[in-house]
Amino acid sequence: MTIIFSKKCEYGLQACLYLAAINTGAVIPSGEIAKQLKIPKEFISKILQSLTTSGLIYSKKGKLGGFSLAKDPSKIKLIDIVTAIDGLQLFEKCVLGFPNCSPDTPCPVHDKWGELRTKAYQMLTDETLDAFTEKTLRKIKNL
Amino acid sequence: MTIIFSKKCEYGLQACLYLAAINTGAVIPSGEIAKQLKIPKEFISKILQSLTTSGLIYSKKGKLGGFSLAKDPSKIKLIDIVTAIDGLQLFEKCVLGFPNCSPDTPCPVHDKWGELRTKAYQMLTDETLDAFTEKTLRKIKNL
DNA sequence: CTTCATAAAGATTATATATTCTTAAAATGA
DNA sequence: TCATTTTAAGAATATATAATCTTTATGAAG
Ligand code: SF4
Ligand code: SF4
Repeated sequence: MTIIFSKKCEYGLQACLYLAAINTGAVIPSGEIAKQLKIPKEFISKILQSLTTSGLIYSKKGKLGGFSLAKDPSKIKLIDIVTAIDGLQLFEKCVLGFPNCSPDTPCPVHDKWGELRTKAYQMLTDETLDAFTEKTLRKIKNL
Repeated sequence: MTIIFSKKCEYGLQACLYLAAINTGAVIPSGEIAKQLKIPKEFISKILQSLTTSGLIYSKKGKLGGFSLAKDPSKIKLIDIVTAIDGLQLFEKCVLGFPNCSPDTPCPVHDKWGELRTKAYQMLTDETLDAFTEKTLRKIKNL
């Protein structure tokens, strides 16, 4: 079940964190990424393709081909990946599903939700991928 | 697109907030609830049926039938409705979609996400439905 | 007892998302 | 040049969620 981000987005984040963590400039074939993250090769391949279009990922076809980050990990934030895959609706829509979100007609949980939303946004914006290396490696090792 | 809660859950929350806000003990036909919230009658009807099974909603068949809260608004929390419809997975699973959530192998955003999750849980647990009356009525009037 | 409005129940359809499959194009190296 | 490995692209399938429809049971009122 989707929690906050779509599966696509979750896997996209995982793959980018992985690529940042191993920290080789080299391209990694989708099969290797899939094996490390224990997810289907075809699926992560498709997701990384779309991130290639967004300019976050570099891909190389053919033998010795694969995927790598298009920029240095210190230049990529989690929010960039979320934006590219799920978009920013999460930070624009009401938790209660009311339409016409505006401070004029606040929904019942407006104040508290607004604050949480801001913090969540910060969480995705504050740090760049290189800050997560250690935890990512430990997490992946224990999958 | 689903944001945090499923559509079912969003509408369930809206309907309960509405029933609490109008604050008549009387049963309200699904058609009236649907009209107020501007959502399909059949859908909200189905959702309220399931909340009836959960014991949050009272329903009465036949002419002059309809739905009402099964308890006093001051006895119902938002989390009760969320639990009944979507369950509590949101507060148990990892934002990044890694399996095996545990403090031993924290995912890269464990600390920050954990804090937000706690606050979100509190937001749904702190107050009872009667606290939202005013804002609910204003919101519904402007739909 | 009959009529009518309603919820209950469950089948059905529609839509979105997730996943897999197939074929083509590219790049490498023999 | 040719065989091989890989991504790209997009079709096809599966699954989950959302929404609607149909039928039945219920209960109130005439
Ligand atoms: S009132 Fe708050 S939670 Fe509701 S729609 Fe507006 S911003 Fe979102
Ligand atoms: S590390 Fe934190 S965010 Fe990740 S699964 Fe565990 S609790 Fe969830």
